[in-house]
Amino acid sequence: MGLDDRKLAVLRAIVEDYVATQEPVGSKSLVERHQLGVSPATVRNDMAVLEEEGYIRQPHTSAGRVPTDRGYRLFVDRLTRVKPLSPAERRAIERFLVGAVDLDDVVHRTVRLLAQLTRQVAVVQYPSLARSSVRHLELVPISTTRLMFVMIADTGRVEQRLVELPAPVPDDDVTDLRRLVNEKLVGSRLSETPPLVQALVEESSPHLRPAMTTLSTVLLETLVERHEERIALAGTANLTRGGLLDFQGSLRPILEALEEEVVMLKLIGEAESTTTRVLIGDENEIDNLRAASVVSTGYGPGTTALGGLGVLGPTRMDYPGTIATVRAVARYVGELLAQN
Amino acid sequence: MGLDDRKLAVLRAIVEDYVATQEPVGSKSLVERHQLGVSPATVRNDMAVLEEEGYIRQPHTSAGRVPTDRGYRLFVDRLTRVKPLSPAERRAIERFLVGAVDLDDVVHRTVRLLAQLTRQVAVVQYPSLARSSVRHLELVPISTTRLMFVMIADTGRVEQRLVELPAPVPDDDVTDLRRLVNEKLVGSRLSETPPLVQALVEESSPHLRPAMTTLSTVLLETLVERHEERIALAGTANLTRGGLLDFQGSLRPILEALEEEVVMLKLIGEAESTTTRVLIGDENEIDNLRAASVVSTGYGPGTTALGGLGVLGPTRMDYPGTIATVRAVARYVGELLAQN
DNA sequence: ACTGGCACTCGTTACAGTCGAGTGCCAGGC
DNA sequence: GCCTGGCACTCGACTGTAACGAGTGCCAGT
Repeated sequence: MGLDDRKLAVLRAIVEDYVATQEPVGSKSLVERHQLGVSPATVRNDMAVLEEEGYIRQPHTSAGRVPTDRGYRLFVDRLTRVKPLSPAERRAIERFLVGAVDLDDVVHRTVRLLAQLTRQVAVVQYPSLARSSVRHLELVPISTTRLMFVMIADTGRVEQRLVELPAPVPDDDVTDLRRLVNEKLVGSRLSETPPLVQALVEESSPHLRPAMTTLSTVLLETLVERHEERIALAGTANLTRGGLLDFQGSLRPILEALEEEVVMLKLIGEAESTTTRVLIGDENEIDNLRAASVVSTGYGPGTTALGGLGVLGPTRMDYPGTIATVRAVARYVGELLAQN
Repeated sequence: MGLDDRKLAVLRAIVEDYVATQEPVGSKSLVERHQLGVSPATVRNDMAVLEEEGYIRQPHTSAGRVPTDRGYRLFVDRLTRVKPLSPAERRAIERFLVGAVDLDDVVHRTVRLLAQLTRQVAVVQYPSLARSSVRHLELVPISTTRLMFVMIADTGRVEQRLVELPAPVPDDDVTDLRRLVNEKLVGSRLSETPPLVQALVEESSPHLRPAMTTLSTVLLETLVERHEERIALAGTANLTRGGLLDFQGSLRPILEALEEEVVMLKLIGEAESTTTRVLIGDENEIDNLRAASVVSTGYGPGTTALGGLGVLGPTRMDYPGTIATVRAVARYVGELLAQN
């Protein structure tokens, strides 16, 4: 357990070198590149201890050391020095995000920006519907038995759904339905709507009842239960950087996981606040991602998160830089959305 | 030049075997697996001719033959026997597509289905806006100087955009704007709207003029010029099948191309009718995709295409099967959309 | 507690040799 | 004239051996 300062410094040096060179690092090259003030032999002793404690390991007997997931964890928790963004990066962020015309645009620009800056796969969740409130509901008759139902949320999200009515409904009734629904629901958070919707059905006059019942079912189904959450992806090509050494040779499991919206949401969308989370290799609950690390955070106005965003890359990743970038981008996006 | 029937049969056999085994095929194994009725030596002579004509090649001197892009082309053009879908596949298609609740749902299900059936990367274009007509336009006031503008097309597509007004506009005026815009534009094809929009501005009463001008700009910008077209992707994990032999070792260029919507649209979205197109390796204009083949087709009611869909895979691909699947899926989707 | 020295490990590289799938060509047969 | 069996040849894949060297663990000395 006794990890004195020098041993920690050695671990840090190993992580930094390995991340930079992608090659197991030996005692000699370590003392050459870092001013540790001791000889290789001493470093070797420290390494032996670090290995015993499970922070580093040797790929083969006669090779240098490589950090383990546990080693990265210690590095991230205790050895990371904050790395401020370069002015160039700040400028890139601003330039990239100004001029976004709507939510879709903001999300797409953000995810591309994040992928570009971190050179990793970026994931951005659309502002969570559950945490949005209703700004307006619109019902557009498509035919006498079909309605297009459109909801606009205060976060700028627009969701629509086709509603198949049980019986023809005249236009006047649609107007009534629209008024009723808006009166009752506008302003309320989507997570709080179910009882309100229930009340709507019960209070509606008999001739509107069947239509309202169908409408409410669809409403609850679409907006509250089902694919209420959406995400955007970018930078999958970055997975191929660093040859095939990262991700133990196969991109397949990673690509599979990336295609599962549910999985990705679980990964980056759980944050309730704007705290940054780092999941390293094994710590990940998703089997397919055991060889990857994820840096994620919530974004939103202030410290309440509207949604999550983050990046996914090899465990061998520049954690300080990535963390800084993810945070900065999240802050900018939060501000941008607050303006709407 | 002189390619008699047997030589063609040899080429077909080579393509089929190579696609199945992913290994260069030699004369001996060829006569074993196919009833060609001649000896290996004869086949070798035919092969020499085929190679001279550029239809096949040898990876190394002492290896079997592999089809060239040109060979695949000949195979697709003249040697493909129609491969009917298996009942299981038909069932899969139907089961997968019933129960789709709206356009988004249809597109997502389709793209996943296509990826699953062909075991390749699938791309589906949303019904082209240019070929849709306006069903309804909605203006929702967000603040006095901001409108959310929502367009519903007859294909089920819903597009929205935030409009920043030059000066505050009272609710009554918004109602007027909504009525005017709908009166003029509903029913017309989006590709034909520019002059109509122009007329709208010119005919509108003075106090509505500034708002209408802004609105029209945004309208034209969003719906006609810019990212009017959208696509959905699925099955990128399938790129990793067949080891790293396909795509000459690196997925990077492929993944990069897949992320560029513009590129993908060019690839599958150009079809005006429901003809099937096959692009093999080199024939592809996009450099990044020189090692890939694309099978695409238009889909829509009848033979007019609303949009395109297709799959992308290695040149070493089961063309007959893929073509059959792509066509079948396109037909089903076309029918499904026609019902709406 | 650190250091220099030393023997040891083991993956990498180079080289030689064998094996065998596959070829091209040629002489002979239907 | 076209097809076939036979044969010599090519060349990548695989195997075994040897030299190399980066890196280690350990120990005696300061």
